[in-house]
Parts: sequence; structure tokens; C-alpha cells
Amino acid sequence: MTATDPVRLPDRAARREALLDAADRIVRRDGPAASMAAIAAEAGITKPILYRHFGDKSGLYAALADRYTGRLLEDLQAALEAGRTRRDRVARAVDAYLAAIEHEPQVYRFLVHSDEAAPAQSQVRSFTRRLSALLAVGIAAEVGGPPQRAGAWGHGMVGMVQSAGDWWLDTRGCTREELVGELTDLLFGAYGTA
Amino acid sequence: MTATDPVRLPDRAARREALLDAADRIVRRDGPAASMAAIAAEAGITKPILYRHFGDKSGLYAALADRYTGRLLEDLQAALEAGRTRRDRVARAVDAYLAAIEHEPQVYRFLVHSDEAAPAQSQVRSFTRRLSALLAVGIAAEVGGPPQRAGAWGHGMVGMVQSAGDWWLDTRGCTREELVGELTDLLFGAYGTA
DNA sequence: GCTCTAGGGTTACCGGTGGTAACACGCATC
DNA sequence: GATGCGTGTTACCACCGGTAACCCTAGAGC
Repeated sequence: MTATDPVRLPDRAARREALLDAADRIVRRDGPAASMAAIAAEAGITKPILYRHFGDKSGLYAALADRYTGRLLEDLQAALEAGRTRRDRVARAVDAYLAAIEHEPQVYRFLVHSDEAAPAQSQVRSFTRRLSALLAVGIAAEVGGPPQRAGAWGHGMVGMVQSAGDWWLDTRGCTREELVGELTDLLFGAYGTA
Repeated sequence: MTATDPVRLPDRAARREALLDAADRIVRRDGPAASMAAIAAEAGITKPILYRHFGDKSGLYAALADRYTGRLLEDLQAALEAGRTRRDRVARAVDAYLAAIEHEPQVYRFLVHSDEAAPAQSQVRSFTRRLSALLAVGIAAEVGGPPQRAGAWGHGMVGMVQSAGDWWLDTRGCTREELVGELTDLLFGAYGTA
């Protein structure tokens, strides 16, 4: 048993990655409506082994979300470090987010618009929540203020960009650069002084 | 046939209202996961007559949403008309929204977080979209600017309040007044000058 | 009085979903 | 060679949205 672990465990991990690859393909094709049976079929196997690997649909979704969020969070992190001014950093981060949803809209819809209402307030927090919480920490370190300020602003900013991005994906009423400009303006008080 | 119309049509309308009452009760109890069978059972009838009245699940949802949004939109309208300054109007509107979701969280989750992904971009636009579009018209009339500005700002503002409200409902990390203050500050450029 | 139609209502079903139990093969170990 | 153990399968369950077919009562017309 213990002797086979070094051989079997990598196989299991590779298998898991292959299953996630299949799930990736199906999510890109079907969006958040991807079904377990379709993913299993794409992977060339049947449902029960999917469930053995991920336990639950939300388990598979969480594992897949970890893949995606990793990349996007790296981009956002890079954007936040690249800018010279605070405004520039915000604009770059907004643009990174919009670029991601523009290039992979199905993946984005999966991340943001998946039901995930199964476990009421479980540890499988949605991508939006995690991103918002992360941003809240950054805001707290940046501008200080009472703790509820960072929370409200973090979640508010993420919701703002996400909602506007949603609308933009549907209507394509302007270029990405224009939307980035408008949202950055809004975040920096243009509405109050318009 | 024609003679019975004046008698039967009001009955039909009353029936419809009674069905919506039942749907209302179930949505308050089960949230967005309310099933057609449960609603039919609550109304004391069976599924097919629900379908005869509303055609579709999204039809029932749309009819029910019209009820709720009517009240909320009235409150928002009143808030936008009551304030003296622009900032006061925004604060009142944000507070009206948060008050609504605070008092009827299940109804709110139904309105905002229902799947409604069935018809891709059908006429049954979600409550969020309608509210955002309405706000965009108001912003366009208020501050002018290019058309994409009103769209981006309207959808962005709604998403901001909605997302922050979501977070607030879950964590209750601060009072409603505090959240209104933080969000209003954010919308009026406090982040840029903090 | 009888018939006959039009609704409202029901049962019973369809396809599809997430999820699982029970069984069958292969392969390393004692 | 028997014994597990992991891998995979088939076949099923309960539930969902949605629908077809029937049923049964009330009223119109003769």
C-alpha cells in the first residue's frame, strides 16, 4: 500500500488534472450550464468517477474555479503593481478584468454566474466574494479608515466592475478602453463633479 | 360565450392574483429555489394550471418580479425625488435599496439571483438590468456626456450597491446607515482623495 | 327534459439533472 | 492461488421543468 503510493498518487493527480481539462473544455463550450454527465463524457469516463474525485458538483466547480482565479488574480496583482499612480493602478486592474471576461466569456460566466447556492454559507465562497475580500484587504492597507469601509468599498468596486462588464459583454456599446475610462472616472468621483 | 366573458375574466384575473400570492409565499420561504410544484401545491392546485396561466417558469417569475419591482421602484423614485442635493438623493436611493433587501432578503435573492438563463437574451430582462437601464437614463439626463458613460455608470452603480448589499446581508459587519455612508462616499470620490 | 360543448382540473408521463448503490475487472500482495 | 483494493461500469433514485391526454362539471341550445 505504502509502496504504491509514490506511483499511484501522481497518477491520481494527473488524472485529476485531465478531468479538470475536460471540465474546462465543456465549460468553455456550454458555460455555467455544463452538466456532470457532459464533463464525464468529454473525459471519456462516467459520472461516478467524477464524483469520486471531486465529491460534489460544487467540489468540481471549486477545483475548476481555483484554476481560473489563479490566472486572473495573477493578472490583477500584476496590474496593481505596475501602475505609478493609484488611478493608473485601478485603471489597469479594471482593464485586466475586462480583458479576461472579453477573451473567455464562458469561463467568466461560469465563475461569476454559477448557482453555487447549494451549501448556504459554506467554505466554497464564490469567486466574487474572494476577489472582493482580497481587494478589501488591499484597500484597508492603502487608505485605512474603519473596517467596514474597506469591506464596503472592496465589494462595491468589484460589483461595479462586474456588473458593468456584464452589460458590456451583452451590448458591446463601447470599446474596452472607453469602459475602463468611464469606470475609473466613476471610481474617482467624476459623478460627483459632473 | 361572449356573455360569460365579463364574469369569467375577472375570475381569471383574481385566480392569477391568488396564484401569485401563493408564489409569493413560497418564494419568501424557499428563495430563488422555489419550484413550480411547490408553488402549485401552496395554491392548492397542480402544475399544469400554473403553466396555463403563466406559460413558463420565467413567465411566472416575470409576473412575480413585476409585483416586487413595482414597489421597490416606487421607493427608489420617491428617494430620488426627495433629496435636496445630488448626494442626498443618491444616499436616499441606496438606503431604500438596502432597506428593501434587509426586510425581504428572500424576495431580494429571488429578484437578483434567479437563474433566468433560459432564454439567452430574451425580453425577460432581469431586474438588475432593468434597474440599471432606468438609472442610466436618469444619469444621461442629469450629467450628459457620451452615451456609453450613462450606461457604464448606471450598471456600475447598481452592481456596486447590489454587491455590497449582498456582502452586508451575509456578514452584517456594520449598520445600514454606515454602509449607506460608505457607498455614497465611494460614489462621490472618497476613494480618490482618501 | 336531454345533449353537447368549453373550461378548469387531474393523472401520468417525458427528458434531463445531480447523485449513488451495487456489481465487475485487474493487479499487486501474502 | 486466494485476498483484498482501486478503477471502472451499469443501473438506478429523486427531483426538476414541462406537457399530453383525459375527466368532469356547468351552462347553452333545442
